[in-house]
Amino acid sequence: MAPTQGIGLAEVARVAGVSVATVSNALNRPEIVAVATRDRVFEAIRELDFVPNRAAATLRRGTNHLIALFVPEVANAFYSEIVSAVADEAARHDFVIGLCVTHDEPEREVFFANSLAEQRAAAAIVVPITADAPRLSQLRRVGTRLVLLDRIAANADGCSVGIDDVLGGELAVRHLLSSGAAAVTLVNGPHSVQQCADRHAGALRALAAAGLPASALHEIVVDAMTVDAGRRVGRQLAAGPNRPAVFCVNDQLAVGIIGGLREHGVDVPSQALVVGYGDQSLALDGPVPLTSVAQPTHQMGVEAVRCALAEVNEGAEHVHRTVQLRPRLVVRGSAPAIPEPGRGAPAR
Amino acid sequence: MAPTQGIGLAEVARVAGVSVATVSNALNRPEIVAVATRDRVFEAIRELDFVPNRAAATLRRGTNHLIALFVPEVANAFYSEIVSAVADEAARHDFVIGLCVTHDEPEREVFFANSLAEQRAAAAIVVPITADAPRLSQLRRVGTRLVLLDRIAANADGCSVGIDDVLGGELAVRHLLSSGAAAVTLVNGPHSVQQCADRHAGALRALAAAGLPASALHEIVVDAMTVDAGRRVGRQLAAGPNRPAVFCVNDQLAVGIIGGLREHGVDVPSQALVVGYGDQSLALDGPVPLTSVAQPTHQMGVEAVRCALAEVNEGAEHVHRTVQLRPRLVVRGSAPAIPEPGRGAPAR
DNA sequence: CCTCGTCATTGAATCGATTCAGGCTGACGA
DNA sequence: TCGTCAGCCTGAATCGATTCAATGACGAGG
Repeated sequence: MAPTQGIGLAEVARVAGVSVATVSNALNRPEIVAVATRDRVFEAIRELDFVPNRAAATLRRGTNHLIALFVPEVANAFYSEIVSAVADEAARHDFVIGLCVTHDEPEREVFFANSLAEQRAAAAIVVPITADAPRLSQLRRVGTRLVLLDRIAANADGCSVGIDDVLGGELAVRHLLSSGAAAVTLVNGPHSVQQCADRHAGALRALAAAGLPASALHEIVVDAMTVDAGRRVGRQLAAGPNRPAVFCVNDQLAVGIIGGLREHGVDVPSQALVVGYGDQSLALDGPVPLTSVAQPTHQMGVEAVRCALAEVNEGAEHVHRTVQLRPRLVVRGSAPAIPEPGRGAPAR
Repeated sequence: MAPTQGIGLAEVARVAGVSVATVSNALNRPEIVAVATRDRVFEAIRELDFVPNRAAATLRRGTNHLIALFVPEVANAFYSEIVSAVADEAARHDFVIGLCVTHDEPEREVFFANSLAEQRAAAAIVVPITADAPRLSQLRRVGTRLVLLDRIAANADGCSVGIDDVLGGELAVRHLLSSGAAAVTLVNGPHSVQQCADRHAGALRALAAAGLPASALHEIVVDAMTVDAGRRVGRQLAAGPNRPAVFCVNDQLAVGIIGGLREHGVDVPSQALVVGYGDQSLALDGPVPLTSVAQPTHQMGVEAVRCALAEVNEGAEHVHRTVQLRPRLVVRGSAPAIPEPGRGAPAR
């Protein structure tokens, strides 16, 4: 133990024949150190296998090279893609990321806020449980900058990055309409979930733009947004009016619906159109590849880190921004681009 | 800024009318502080909204309340379940987790090893790129304890937690045999992947136990272990001998294979049996629920944290252990428990 | 030859919690 | 009354990197 204990700047300085201040400078502001000296220092560092102690730097500077990341879940494609992107982008800038999985439980949010405040995290990228995130005050107190993700509110004291879900809903429904549908069925979750409400709003906007009344949207609200729930809705739709055009608030539901329809001999896309949301991998796994609204999760993560670093680096003159990313429709077999030959012309 | 700067033990001590040493003791060894004093201290802490500075403690103690977690990917059900479990268990013990996504790239492993060594992580839970993980030496140097996950080697200097993949393979094939199959098709990835080799070995063991020759195992090695690759194999199998019994090395392949078989009118389970591996959510998403080998990912994560904490707390007298977790067969429609009525008696 | 400016380097204070060797107090037994 | 002891508390050193004012060296310009 003892031998490896305590190799600090001091030891490096001794070996390189310079002062600790110079070693520190060589590490942090190489440009102000003479080349020869710098080389000698790095030589010594290598020779001693010196690993700087970030705790000392954090203590002195008051801020750690650490970004907290708060997400409700990890075992969920949407969030895990974000986590992945954030992790990569943070690493590119030499920041460690401290992962906080809140399970949407406020106590956990508070708990992690505390832990990461103790660590003096430089910034926190947060998918907040409630929009204003009052539980993060501990972080604010120690100077941690906040970036809100996905669930955007009027975030007076920080940047935020989100996705335009209204646009996503609009894209989906616009596509269905342009494929000849005269009415659309929206299979949605509860409107208390912002995303669900937004996508519904987008659907209405698309109808309005096409000159159709709001009554052309039939909304079915399910409690669980799973494949199985989708399957049940699919069976139900199979018994309903002909040639439904269905927009599902996520891919699970969409895949289930296609399954339910097929069970009853309703083919997709020739006898029904289905559009999902999320463009998750299961969109490609079913018998019919799913047309779906892709969310720029990777871009979100990257953008969030950029904001966080901007907050950290620019200091007082930093101007907060709100980044709104645009989803994109990925057209596949379940609702192809060109109206099916067998399908009639747009009704009316 | 200035007002919130610098609320340390000293300030708390002043307000509570005690020394900093006492405040520190109240926080870390409450039992040695008189109750009245302790109350006064906590009162002051609350009043001042004091957030201890973990950097100072880390500096002094030489170790941080931080566990590094190295995984190859996050956007992958197997790993994200582990990450989730580790994150939860670590939080229960008041440790922050530092997430390192290596993408199986050695440079990243080295890079993160460095970053987390600088942070003086107390322990690292690592899914190593190569078994012996020589790239983690920086961590060892600063006293970070290592726990190897999933890819176990003779890990002389640490605990390890893994899954018995041989048993997993055996369970799957034993099930197929007990359902009347006289031969089994294994759809596998390259044997250079340890898991693939192990599951193959398990398959052979099951055959041997049933008194069947190794030639009763037909192995098909695919390069990509995706749903799509599975679909291709399924089509191929549909053209082959009757009533195949297929064991797939993951659920993606299994789902694809069922799809491919059905395209050609081969029904599952009446005309073919399929067992997957991993028991991921997509096992339930297809038209036929998948029989699959479930991996105790959650337990793995929990166990890994327990090992890590044991390493950290027990110090010198700690005895390393190797935990081998047992997978479990989850029987569903694609290979049901009772031989299908339509199926013949076990051949020979 | 002197002065001044530039560039490289250094000494020493500082960040805040931990820790340990004492110091003080009051109770109790002798 | 005094000694002893347990229980509680404190002073001060310590961890290692950062930072800034200050020093020194050296060359150019006068």
